[in-house]
Amino acid sequence: MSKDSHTEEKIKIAAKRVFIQKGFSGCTSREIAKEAGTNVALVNYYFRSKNQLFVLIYQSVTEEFLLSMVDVFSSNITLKEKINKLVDREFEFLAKHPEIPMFVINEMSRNKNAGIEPQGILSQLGRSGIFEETLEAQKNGIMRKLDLSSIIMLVMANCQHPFMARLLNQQLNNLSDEEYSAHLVKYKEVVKEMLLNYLFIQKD
Amino acid sequence: MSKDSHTEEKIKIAAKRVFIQKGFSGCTSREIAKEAGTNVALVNYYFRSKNQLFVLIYQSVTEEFLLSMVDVFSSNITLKEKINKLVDREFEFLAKHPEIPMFVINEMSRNKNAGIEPQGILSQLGRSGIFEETLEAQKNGIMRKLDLSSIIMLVMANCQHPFMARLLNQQLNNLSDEEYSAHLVKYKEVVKEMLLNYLFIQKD
DNA sequence: AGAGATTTTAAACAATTGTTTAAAACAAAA
DNA sequence: TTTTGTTTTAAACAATTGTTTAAAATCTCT
Repeated sequence: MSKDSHTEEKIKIAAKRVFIQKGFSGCTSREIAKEAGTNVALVNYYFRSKNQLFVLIYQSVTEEFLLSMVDVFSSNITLKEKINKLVDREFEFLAKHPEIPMFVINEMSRNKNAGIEPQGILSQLGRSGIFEETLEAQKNGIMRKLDLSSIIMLVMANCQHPFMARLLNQQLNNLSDEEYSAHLVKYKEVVKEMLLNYLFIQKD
Repeated sequence: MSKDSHTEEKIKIAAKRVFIQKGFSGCTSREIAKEAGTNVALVNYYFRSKNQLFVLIYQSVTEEFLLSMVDVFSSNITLKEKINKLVDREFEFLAKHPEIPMFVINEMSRNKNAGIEPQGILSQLGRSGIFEETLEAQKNGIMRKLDLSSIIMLVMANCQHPFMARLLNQQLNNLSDEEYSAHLVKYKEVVKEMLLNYLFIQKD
């Protein structure tokens, strides 16, 4: 029992790493097996097929990715602090898992027809009350009148893109890995200042 | 002579479409051949190998992608108008070629070791004088003091991400293709307002 | 220790991959 | 028309793919 779940878990961990880095089409079952320290047959013994293993990984990663945002909305702080915290959380999450947005988006488009969709997030977002809270803040003149989808898109773009386009940005601005990581720390504050300035009405 | 370049061109066009949509690992030589209305042998007859054809496409697409930004900087308008125009151009370009950023970034990371890099862009950016113009505007108190790399990143993130993460955004906000396209038209103005408000000091 | 189940291994499978070959079809020039 | 070079086709190649098989090894439980 300890041995079996050991191997199964090793394969899952290896598959997650390899799938995220190279995508479904960019890797082979044997590569995953080797990364897990086993052979191909065991991959299919535990997960039936490359595709079934992929779906398992994809769903958990997508959920992890989306939930890392949503739970901020449920905390008991002001809307402005929520946006602030959301940016912090996103940068923190993406510093640890920088390839996840590209992975999720790539595989979403590869499976355009098939329906491996995360269902719970939209309803969870609804239940958080963020919708009503935004409308309230806009009615009170605290927040700029903007649909929630635009707000979400602004936050996601400014948080995710620096990690998604890391190589492109490094090349365009001639930055080493270390320089870019250091740059991101300051850049996060830029993003915060810009977003909060724009989204919320300053009263002086 | 008219027949040969006809077939060669058909293959190039098909390859560009297929590579951009599915990536190098996501498609086969035979798929490209079929898309071009020919057979596999002709693909290698004209381009020697799948990889050589890919490099050809990748380089031209990357150049097209990067040059679509740079040339705005050379025009004879104020810096604020340049940013404004840049956002317009980017949204226009990306509306026509929404998959190009993902393609370029994906293949950049797949070829991390190999060096298929666009050289001319950095020097062209230098020659445009945008560097000095930015410093000047910042010295004059017109523009917020921010390194050029952060400015470029802000513009790219807010322009590219809406197209790169289209499927994700649609699902998160429950929008159809048409609704999302319509949303982008208004969203562009949001991006412009936010960027210009943040980057330039308002004097009233 | 031994029966019964589970896990691991090595080998094989058919299908698909990128690439090459050799002959056919075609075009251009004499 | 015949010759020469180019383009196209169909078939084959070896390597790699996802997947399966069947035997070996290991574990579980009495």
